[in-house]
This record gives sequence, C-alpha cells and structure tokens, in this order.
Amino acid sequence: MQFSKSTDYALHALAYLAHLNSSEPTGIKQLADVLNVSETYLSKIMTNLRKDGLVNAVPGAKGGYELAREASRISFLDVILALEGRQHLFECSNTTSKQHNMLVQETPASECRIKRVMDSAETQFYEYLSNQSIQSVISQ
Amino acid sequence: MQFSKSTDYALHALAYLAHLNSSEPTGIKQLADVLNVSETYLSKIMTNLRKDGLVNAVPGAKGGYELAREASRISFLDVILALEGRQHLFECSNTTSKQHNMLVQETPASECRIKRVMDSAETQFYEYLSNQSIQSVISQ
DNA sequence: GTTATTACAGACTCGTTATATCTATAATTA
DNA sequence: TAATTATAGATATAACGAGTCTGTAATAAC
Ligand code: SF4
Ligand code: SF4
Repeated sequence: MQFSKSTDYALHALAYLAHLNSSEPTGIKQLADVLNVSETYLSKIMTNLRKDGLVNAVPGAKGGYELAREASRISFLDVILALEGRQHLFECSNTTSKQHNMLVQETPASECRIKRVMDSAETQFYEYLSNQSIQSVISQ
Repeated sequence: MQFSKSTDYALHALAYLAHLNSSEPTGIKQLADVLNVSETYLSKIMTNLRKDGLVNAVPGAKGGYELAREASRISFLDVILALEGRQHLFECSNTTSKQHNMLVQETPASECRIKRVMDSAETQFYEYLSNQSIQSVISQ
C-alpha cells in the first residue's frame, strides 16, 4: 500500500503555487518544468484538483492555475482525497463467509471489530492529515 | 490507496485461529472453508505470516497452522507489515527537481516539510495499529 | 474577426502488481 | 509404506498506475 505518484505531484504543485503566491495564474509549462514532470501528465493531475475545487483553471492565453482558496485552508487530506479517491482503506470482501457471520453475531451493531479497528485507524489518519495545511510546508 | 485482499484474509485467518484457541494446528482446508477462499491462495497468505513469525506451520498429516504467540501479542500492524511489506506510504519521486532543491534548502535537515508531514502521518497510523491486537477483536 | 495560447477530454500504450490457479515436491504422521 | 499436509514455483488473468498523444474548446492579444 502506497500513495500514488499523482498524489506526490499534486502536493508539490500546490506547494509551489502557495510559495509563488502570485496574482496571475501559473501555466502548466512552468509548473511542469519546476516539478520535472511532463506537461500532459501533470495537466491531468491539475484537472483532478480543479474538480475537487482546490484550484481554479483559467483557459486561454495567459491562463493557467491558481489556488482556489488560501493555502492555509487547503489540507493534505483534501489533496489526497482528490487524487486517491474516497474508497475506504479497508473493504470487507467476504461478507458471506462463515467467519463473517460468526464475528458479526458477536456484536450488537452490524459491524465486526476487525472492521471497526481498521476504520478507526483510517479516521485517525485522515484526521491528522486534515490538520496539516499546504501553507505549513512553505517558509514563513 | 487500499489494503490488499490478502491483508484482509490474513486478519480474518488469525482472528479465527485466536477464536478457536485450539492446541492442535488447524489445517488449510478448514481455514479456507471458514473464510470462503481457495486453499492454495490462502496457503500463500499463511506462508507470508509464517515468514514473519506470526504463525507456526506444521507439515504432514494432522498438520496445519497455529499462532506463534498469544493473540494479545499479535498486532494489526504485525499483520499489515507481513502482507503489505515495509515500504513507506510516501516516497519521494523527484529528488532532482527544482521544487525539491527549493524546499530542501529551506530546512536545516535534509528533509522537506512535505515529507515530514507524510511520514508523521504514517508513524501515527502505524502506532495506532500496533496497539490493536488480534485478541481484541474476538469475544471475551 | 483572426490568431496564438492554454486547459481539457478521451483514447491509447506499456509495465507492474494483485488475484488466483495448478502442479510437483518435501515433510510428517499413521 | 501410504496418506496427509504445507511449500515453492510456474503460470494465467485482470486491474491499475504511469505516461503519451491528439484533437477540441475557451480565452486573450492583435
Ligand atoms: S464485517 Fe468483519 S468479518 Fe465481516 S467481512 Fe467485514 S471485516 Fe470481515
Ligand atoms: S524531499 Fe520534499 S520536495 Fe524533495 S522530493 Fe521529497 S517530498 Fe518532494
């Protein structure tokens, strides 16, 4: 289990935009050059960020990308969810097995303790990442 | 980013062994039946657990698997590391980019704040999972 | 309006990993 | 010796990640 490279690039791109703090949008060309990634590939990543409302995209000449809100209000979790999607880290696969029936029977709620532990771990993980902003990684 | 099915099965298998609490080893046939997975596939997973010292494997007639230590001393993290491996959740991909030079320059240690945030999240995540034992998911 | 610039969508390629099966082998008990 | 059981290795398949290419739409400058 690992974060995808896309998530890595997205974090770097946002950190760069936050660092620049420019009033003009920044083009994919400049962004790709700074991150050392191809323009077309990075553009897909930026589109994901746009779809989740983290950046604004300005088409046309002098266009590019800019943060949709202050860097202090964009969290690591926002970025990760935009790129990795919103499935849970742990998904029940065999909800028809004898084992499942056994473990679920033991609990009042319809959720066994295995799932509860894994989901709690995820919640705590995300909680931490939601408190880390892009602003916090650039120099003050 | 998601845990693999192998990790899922491994957790279930260990929970079952802990539940049985038998003095005799449990065969792959019984285990696969309870988990509703093929024997050969599950056997590969059990071998991973054995290689990490979480279970003992007894070959030959009347053989099978048994917990290598008390269930209270086998953590979720142990299982996850055995199945998912030990790479970090976040790996720097572009350590030659201009962005990297910029961010590393700002910090005294040779590690930028992006990496530090991600590694801290991982550490905390693992910390939590290392405190959850297999024993804790079965009925007392 | 025309042209240059830029983001965007979609198809596509390629390599790797996850999932799963099959078979032959080695170890152990009966 | 025979039956049972785990293990290693080869193999198959599907899914996913990473990355490229191309044509299209939107905007600004001229
Ligand atoms: S609810 Fe628990 S036992 Fe059932 S499939 Fe999910 S993790 Fe497994
Ligand atoms: S050290 Fe920081 S800037 Fe450099 S590659 Fe790793 S995460 Fe990116």
